[in-house]
Amino acid sequence: MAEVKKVDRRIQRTRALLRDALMHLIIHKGYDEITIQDITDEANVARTTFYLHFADKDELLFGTMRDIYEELYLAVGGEMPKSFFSDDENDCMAEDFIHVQEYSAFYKIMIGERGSAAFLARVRQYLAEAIMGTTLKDIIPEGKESRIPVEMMSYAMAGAQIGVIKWWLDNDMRESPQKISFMLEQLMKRGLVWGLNLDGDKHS
Amino acid sequence: MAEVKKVDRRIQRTRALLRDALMHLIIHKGYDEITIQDITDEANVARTTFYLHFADKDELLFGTMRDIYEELYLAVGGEMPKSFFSDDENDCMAEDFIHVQEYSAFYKIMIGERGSAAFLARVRQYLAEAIMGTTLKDIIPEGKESRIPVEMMSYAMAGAQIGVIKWWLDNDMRESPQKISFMLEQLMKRGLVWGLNLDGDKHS
DNA sequence: TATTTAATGAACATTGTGTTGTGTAACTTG
DNA sequence: CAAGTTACACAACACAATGTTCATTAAATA
Repeated sequence: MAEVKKVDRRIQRTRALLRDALMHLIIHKGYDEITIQDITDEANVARTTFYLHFADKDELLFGTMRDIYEELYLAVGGEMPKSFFSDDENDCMAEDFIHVQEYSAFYKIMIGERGSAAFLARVRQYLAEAIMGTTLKDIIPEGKESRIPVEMMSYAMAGAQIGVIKWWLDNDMRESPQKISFMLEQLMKRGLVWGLNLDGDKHS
Repeated sequence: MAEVKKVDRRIQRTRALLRDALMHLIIHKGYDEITIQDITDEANVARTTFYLHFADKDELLFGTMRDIYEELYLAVGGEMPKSFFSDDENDCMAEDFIHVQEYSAFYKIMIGERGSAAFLARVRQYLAEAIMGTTLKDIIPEGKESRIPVEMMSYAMAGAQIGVIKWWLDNDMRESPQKISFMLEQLMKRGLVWGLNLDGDKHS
């Protein structure tokens, strides 16, 4: 079933140009500084054309996000969970860091002072939900009560991941994606083992 | 030595009005939407007056931050560390959450989609440095090599704290500042014990 | 090829920015 | 309290960016 592809070529082309222009400008000017004029100049389309496709800058950004994360989602093979309590080598969190590495210049700006609050908030929520809906769901103990709300831990882990990504990028990604993801995973694991009460009451 | 207080009353008054107006508007419109006009209208001063004190909106925000954190710093009694590996009751991380609670409406916006990337980036860095410079400095093991770079852990912990704050605020602060800070502290502790190699190689 | 439709470019009203200058009111200092 | 200083108000301005309209041109589709 070959997807009905009735999207006009001109539309695809224009949108791609706008996306690329946005990515380029974010890296060079920071998100806030960018004007619609800048984007259309960089993309080499008329300014009015922009409004045929997007209401504002944020809408273009979120469209771009969607494209990027579809790409990431496919890279993970449609599966997000795995790993964590399996000593699997090719764990999926490494995929996250490989993805970040690929778009490092973009993320370096977007997570920093010149980024977008809306973007970061969405990434945080996306990560928290991914952690909660997949990683955690499979390892919640049966009989035992969780010491800490699962949702709270998800947000803590999501925030930790963002913090580590920021640090990693600011240090020019000296560690490999595999190593950095392993370290983060271990940090999280220790917290989770306790939070989910998996260690059999060894500590108070 | 009574601080030479030669700051014109009118200046203090105007700046306070602008600060209050900003805080109020952030809560009601989100940071991005606010214009200088909005601020001066709300503060009931002339628009030109704004530029006598600040170059732009961000400068006012950062000035406001400085005031707020001076207040917080004093609340902690000039000391940031303590706690963590002491089972002290009135630990200092609880002070953070009490502070967040006091300004909850403000933080709820500023950490979310309608907040400011610059603000959040600074808070993250501030937290990371506080954790690294005080909390961690005292508990780094002597002979042992840290399993994970201390800086990286600081950023992970700072991110985790921000994530938890976000979750806590979105859930209308159902837990007390003491309880939430205790839970976060325990989560962090487990990760740190392992990361700093304090547990004597119990796990790989 | 005929038809549809996306993109262009010019024009326009609107809003926000940042600066300048003059007069007034309030504050500080002696 | 009086004299001098200076922060503020107000009006005016040039500039930049937004978001919309409309007729024209060019390109894609069927």
